[in-house]
Order: sequence, then C-alpha cells, then structure tokens
Amino acid sequence: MDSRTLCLGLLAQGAASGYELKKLLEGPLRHFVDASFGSIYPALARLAAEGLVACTEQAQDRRPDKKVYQLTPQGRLALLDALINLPGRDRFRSDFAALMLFADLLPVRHLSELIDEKLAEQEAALAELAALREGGASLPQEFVAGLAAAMIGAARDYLDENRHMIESHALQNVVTPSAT
Amino acid sequence: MDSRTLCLGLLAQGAASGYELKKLLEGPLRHFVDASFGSIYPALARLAAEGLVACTEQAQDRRPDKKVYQLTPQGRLALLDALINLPGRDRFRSDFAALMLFADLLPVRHLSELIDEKLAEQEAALAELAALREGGASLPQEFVAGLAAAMIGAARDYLDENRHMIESHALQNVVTPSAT
DNA sequence: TTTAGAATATATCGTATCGATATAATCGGT
DNA sequence: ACCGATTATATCGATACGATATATTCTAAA
Repeated sequence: MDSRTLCLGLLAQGAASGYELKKLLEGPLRHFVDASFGSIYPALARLAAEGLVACTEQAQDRRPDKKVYQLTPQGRLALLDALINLPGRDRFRSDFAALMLFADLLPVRHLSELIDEKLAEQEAALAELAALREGGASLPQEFVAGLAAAMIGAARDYLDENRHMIESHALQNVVTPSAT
Repeated sequence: MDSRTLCLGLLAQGAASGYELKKLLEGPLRHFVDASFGSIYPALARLAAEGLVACTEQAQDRRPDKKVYQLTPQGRLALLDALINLPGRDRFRSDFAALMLFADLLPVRHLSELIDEKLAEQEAALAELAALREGGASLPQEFVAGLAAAMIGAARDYLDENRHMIESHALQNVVTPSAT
C-alpha cells in the first residue's frame, strides 16, 4: 500500500496532522503498516494539491504551527477506489531470518544472543498487543492486533522449541577462521 | 539487510550468476528475504569493482553469456563483518492487514473474498514449505522454513477462527454510498 | 506447422521509500 | 541552569522496487 492510500485511510478515521499520523504508525499498527516522514509529508502535500484532503493551518499557542488535514468527499471516493483495486501481496523482510540462513558462518555465541534478543522483542510486542486489546480499541484494530499476536506468538514458540537445531549446527565451526 | 550483504551471503553457499541468485530468492526463501534484478545487478557490479566477488564470464553454447560470480577471501571477511554488525529489525508490510483496518469502508462481499484468497494463498505457501522440508534442504533452510510455516499456519488458523468478527462488523454498512 | 509464450540471461530507468538530518520552540527533569 | 525529550514540518541522498528492453531458445497449443 502506497503512502497516499495509507494517509487517506488513516484520515478516514479522523482529521490529523502529518506528525500525528506518524505517531499513529508507531503504535501497534507498526507490525503491519508503516511510513516515514519522508513519505508522509510529500504524500499529504500532493493529496492537498489534488483536492483529496483539505488542509487547515492551526497556529498554536506555544507550539509550532500545525497543519491539520481532513478527508474531502473526493478523497473518500479516491480511497474507496484505491482500496478495491488493491491486491498487493504481503512482504515480510526479516534480517533475523536471513541471519539464521547464514548461521554456519557465525559463532554460536553470537547466534544464541541474537535468538535471546529476538525472543525478548517478541515478548515485549505480545505484551503491548495484549494491552491494546484490553484498553478499548476499535474492532478492526482489535482484529488486526489479534492476527499480529497469533503470528508473533507462533514465532516465539517455534524459536523456543527449535533453537537447539540451529545452535548445534553452528557449533561445528567453533571459531571463524582468522583473516588473510 | 541490504542487497550487497544478501548477495555475498548467497554466494557464500556457492558461485552463481545474478539470474540464479534471483531464482533462489523466488523459492521458499522469499517469505523472509528478497531483492529485485534492479538491486542484484548493480550490487554485484559494485562488489566486483571492490574485489569482494570475482566475475568469470562464461560464453554458453545456446544461451546468452553467463557472468558467474564467486566470493573472494576479502568478500568472505566483508560478509562476516556485515553479518555481525547487523541488528536490522524485522518489517512485515501487509496490504491485507491494512485493508482489514479499513474494513468498515468496504462491502462485506469484497472483504470475504479477500479473506478467502488469503487463506488459499496461505495453504499454498504451507504446502510448498512442507515439500521443501521433505525433499532435503540444508539445516538452516529447514529451520527457517519451519519458522515461516509456524507463522503462516498461525495466521491461517486465526483468520479461520476469527473472520466472523470483522465480517459482521463490515456488515453494518451494507452498500457503499453511491458516487457524487 | 506456425506461432505464441515461457525460460534463460543481463541491464536500465522512473518512481517510491527509508533513514538521517535540519530547524525551531517549549517542556520536563536534575 | 542546562540537557534532552517532545511537538512539528520539511528536505536530501542512498537505496530499492517494479516495469520494461533486448535477445535467444525451448515448449506447447492452435
């Protein structure tokens, strides 16, 4: 999903500034969608130029000016259109998994540390997702959070139960052959 | 993981041409890593210029020329270095999940179709991964395939059991309000 | 049999995106 | 008093994706 559609979709749930959109994307949603400032601001500017969002500049008291964007009727139509013509396959990019593929090049100690870190990261993400579901989220958000939790939980369990596989494999080459 | 490191890592398991690397990435590995021709060829060219891989041009009989790349000792060191200084967090980008977030904008019929398609896609991926594990793969590949299977399987089960949640939610707005 | 399409093989180009950085004011803590 | 975090917008370089171009050969259907 391109940043344009993403911005439109988020604005469909309420007006917001670019900064606020970015903050939204740093929450539990980040497991499935994201966009950087470098994508959001140009996207909003272009959407505004095309009349798909309306921009209201709000001079704040003791804060920098805030540009609040809200969806126009044309914007809502464009969003609907984009959502329907959106096949876009899922893409999971994992440096961790890539490292596991190259496990026989790494010292076991390092490998074990990586797995420990990954497990801790997963526990933290699961806790955050559980909190989201307790403290009222919208139903679609809850649904998506549940999906994330299911996948992360499965990955954690798998790692926990099968790490010995890869760790004993890496054990074969104990020390990386020294340079030159 | 950048294309450079990825190419080095793949070449560490054996010499190959750019085209062959791309084919590798279209297999079951694609669930975790990928790179396009537009990344692979420039990466290989730069690695060759830096002396991290050696290129041997092989004029083939009834095929276009093939440029076979293989890791040099310096390349192996560079790879090891890159792998160790590689934290890089995992990033899962899912248009499907994003669409679920915006479920209340979509007609239920469309939503149900999307879920059906996703389930079919997951079944296919699981079958492919199972086949990989039967027909001998290396241990790291088997490990990573298992991780992929665990996550995809969990997502499939969650979708199967919870789709009614999101489907009955979308039901509220039966028809998208007509244009203009 | 012809002919369309898939496969083998390399390469480039426009657009999109990330991550870092710049700027600027104010708030919170030590 | 001062440092760092927070709120807020914006740009820039490096990188990556996806589509496309080129050329040949193999395969399968019309």
